[in-house]
Amino acid sequence: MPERALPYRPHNHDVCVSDALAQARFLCREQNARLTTIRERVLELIWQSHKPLGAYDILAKLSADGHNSAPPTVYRALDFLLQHGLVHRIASLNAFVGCAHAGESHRGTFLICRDCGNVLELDAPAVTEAVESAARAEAFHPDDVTLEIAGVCPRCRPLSGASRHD
Amino acid sequence: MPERALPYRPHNHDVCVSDALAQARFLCREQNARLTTIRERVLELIWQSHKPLGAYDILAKLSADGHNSAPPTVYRALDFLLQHGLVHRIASLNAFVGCAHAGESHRGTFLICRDCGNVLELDAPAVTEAVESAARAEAFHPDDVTLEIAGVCPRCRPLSGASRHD
DNA sequence: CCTGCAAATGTTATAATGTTGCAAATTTTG
DNA sequence: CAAAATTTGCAACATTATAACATTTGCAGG
Repeated sequence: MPERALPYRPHNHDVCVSDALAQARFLCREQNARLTTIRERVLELIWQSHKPLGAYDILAKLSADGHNSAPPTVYRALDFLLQHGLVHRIASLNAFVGCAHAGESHRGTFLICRDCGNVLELDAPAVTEAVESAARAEAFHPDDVTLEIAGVCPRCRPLSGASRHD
Repeated sequence: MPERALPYRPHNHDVCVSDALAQARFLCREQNARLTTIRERVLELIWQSHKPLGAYDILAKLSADGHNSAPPTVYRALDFLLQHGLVHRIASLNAFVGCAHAGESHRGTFLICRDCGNVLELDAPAVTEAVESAARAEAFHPDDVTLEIAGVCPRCRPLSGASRHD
């Protein structure tokens, strides 16, 4: 498993995209899931940055491709990608980001920068453990955890509102 | 500070409502905030159960009161109640619940039962600590944490889908 | 009291997000 | 190849949320 770049550190982002697509193709083949043209294109669009993309943003980009689409096209592709753990939905933003840990079973924990908009998906076993332990203490059986931390990322912190880092 | 009932245990729910309203009146007086008729009514409607209520559900109930309202009325009341820490928004449901810890500064952690729909607001310092520590490890400065745990509550667990507990 | 300001509410319209249902096309399977 | 299943196209619609501007209400100072 290769090292992942931090979204808010400079990095060659093309590598993120090509890694994500390669990984997606691999996982879909493995699971006999059909990563069709549209689905792959939606995944690629989502990975074009580390900023969550709204369904209608994706729709607009598909249309810009010359592709003839309507909301259900996008939502269906997103459902597929969500089901196969290739993207995550950010409930607090009604938007979608590429999954940084596709193939590993995990619960997403997201750091969302208010300033630059980038999202970092954490792998935080201590948090997961604390959450599960708290649920257990109430005899509650969790299926699905939404954990989204909005704030300011280290790159935006010192300047805090002075400028925007895309 | 009185003990709070667990939403999914039988309890005299009128006490929840009257406690919440009394607490709200107290806090608003203290902060020179105007808990107007509409705002108080919206808070009361939200507290009518431990199930999150959508903005348009609230709107419908206001209309049923004979009250003549439109979406902005509800959203403005909700903004007020959110700002004063009297309700929480559940992002994963686009809905609102009464705050079980009004007046205490806290980050809401919610256990949401898929079956009965009730929501329990946890006070889970260990979780909060783990979340902050994980953010710190990334030099991230959190302002706002969305933590919503969907699953099955103890009352619905053993029967799991057999029946619904309202 | 009343006047004038600020806060709250009313009203209309519209934006943004997400879903349903059915038909056509494509892919898989026997 | 033909039948079945999956995917996509398409039109309409449902739900959630906000913008802009007019009107009313509550309240402080003259």
